[in-house]
Amino acid sequence: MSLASDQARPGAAEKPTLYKRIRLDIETRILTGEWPPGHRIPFEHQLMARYRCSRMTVNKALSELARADLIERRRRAGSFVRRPQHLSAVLKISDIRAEITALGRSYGYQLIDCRRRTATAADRARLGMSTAGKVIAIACRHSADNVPFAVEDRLIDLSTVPEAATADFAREPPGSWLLHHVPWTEAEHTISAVVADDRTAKALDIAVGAPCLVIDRYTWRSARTVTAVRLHYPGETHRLVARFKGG
Amino acid sequence: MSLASDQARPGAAEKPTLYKRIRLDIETRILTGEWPPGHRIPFEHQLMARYRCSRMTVNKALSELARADLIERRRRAGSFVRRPQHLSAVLKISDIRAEITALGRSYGYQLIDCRRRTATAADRARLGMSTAGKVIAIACRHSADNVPFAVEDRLIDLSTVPEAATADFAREPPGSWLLHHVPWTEAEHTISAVVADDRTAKALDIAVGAPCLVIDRYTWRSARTVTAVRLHYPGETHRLVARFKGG
DNA sequence: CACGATTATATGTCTAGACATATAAGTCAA
DNA sequence: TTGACTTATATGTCTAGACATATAATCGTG
Repeated sequence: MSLASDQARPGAAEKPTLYKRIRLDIETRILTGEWPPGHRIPFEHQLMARYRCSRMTVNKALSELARADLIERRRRAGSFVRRPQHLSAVLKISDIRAEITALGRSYGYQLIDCRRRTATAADRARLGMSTAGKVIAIACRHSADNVPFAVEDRLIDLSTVPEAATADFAREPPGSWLLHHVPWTEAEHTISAVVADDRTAKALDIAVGAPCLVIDRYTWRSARTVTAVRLHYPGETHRLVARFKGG
Repeated sequence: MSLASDQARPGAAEKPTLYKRIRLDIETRILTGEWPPGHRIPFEHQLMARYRCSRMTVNKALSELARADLIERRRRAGSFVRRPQHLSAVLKISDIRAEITALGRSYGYQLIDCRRRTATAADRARLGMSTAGKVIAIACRHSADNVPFAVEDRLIDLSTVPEAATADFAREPPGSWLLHHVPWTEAEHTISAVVADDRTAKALDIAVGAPCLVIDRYTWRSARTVTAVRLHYPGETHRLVARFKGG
């Protein structure tokens, strides 16, 4: 949840509602260090008096701050500024097509290979399938302004996503198709670095031995694996950026 | 904000409060796909009737779902399930010492170089300093079970953090010191991949040309840069893992 | 002094109302 | 048909109460 981002336009200067003002006041005091970690925030009834409002209004402001982990609330004891959180960033790993077009570059897509098959032992291991079943294996490439941007190596579990059998992955990238057709409940990313092997180097048009950023993503839908994908990015030109706020 | 994580222990089976039950009910329907993106959620007064409670209770549940971007609320129109978000992960990039000890490995730290100097042009560019000033430049290494884990190359702006002048970075890693002494309000991470140069290879005890994961982190405190740090991890052994839930 | 029982209190949740406000939908005139 | 005006309605915020509950602080006892 991103706090302090309710105001759409800074110039508007419209009066925020009272509970938002209370929340922002407290948030500001915490972020500037005026109220350091451990500091006890005024009790609800004190804030009621200060802002001349009912307890529910104060409570709403404090509840949201607590939900954002900026403060900790303890019955009978009061509300306290939390210690600075573990650095944690909201790393936005968007759909690649969206990412490229958002950069104002032209998106290109080439399907390298797409085959439907009964899951091999390796496929089953990768997808965590307990039983036999069909999968789709896809290799494809994304490019921005006709420059290779990433190569993708994906497996889709058809027993979880039978609709994928009818999708045309020559036209639409599998990531985009899945994003729009399959609700997902959980995912895991693993980011690592490797040097390009022969096949990857050729697909990305870089030298063998050049660094690559690798993202492995597994996506589940209520305990069933939807898809496993590995993306190679040319490491010297691509960057993952995570911007965030913290306490 | 992570939803659906209020229950501490599944075995406890204590009755959740009503608004949490409402929130969970709706969240479940969305995540299972029973209510697909675009679906209109029952109006507040309908939910009032279904759960036999007041509007404020329903409103609290829906407000939290809206704040978590699972639903979108529009006056007069109702509340709607939002399209699956762009994948976005909470990437926890902890303090390295905490990270290593959390893995149950022994943490080691070696200060390679630490010097205080008037900011050079390069320093000023890296920290975004507009005026002259003093900085601390630190090079150090973190290890886990006596195996090199990461090398760190850091710059601290002393005009933003004068207290850092008195810290003993031979004893305490600068990341840990800063985390505990300086409140920060914003940061930016950039993740990329490179191949190890001579100096990095030596420090990490890997081969020149081996892949490295690089994390650049800039930390600000209300528009003033606190510190800029670059971390090199051996790319084939280190992994950044981001696990998350989505809609 | 140590430890258990009691009490006071701040938060957690909830109610049954209220008015404000944005806007979808309907109405009517050009 | 189109545009401007009106209206109905769902959400947004707020109030002044209520009881529940966890727990810090106090008190009493051995």
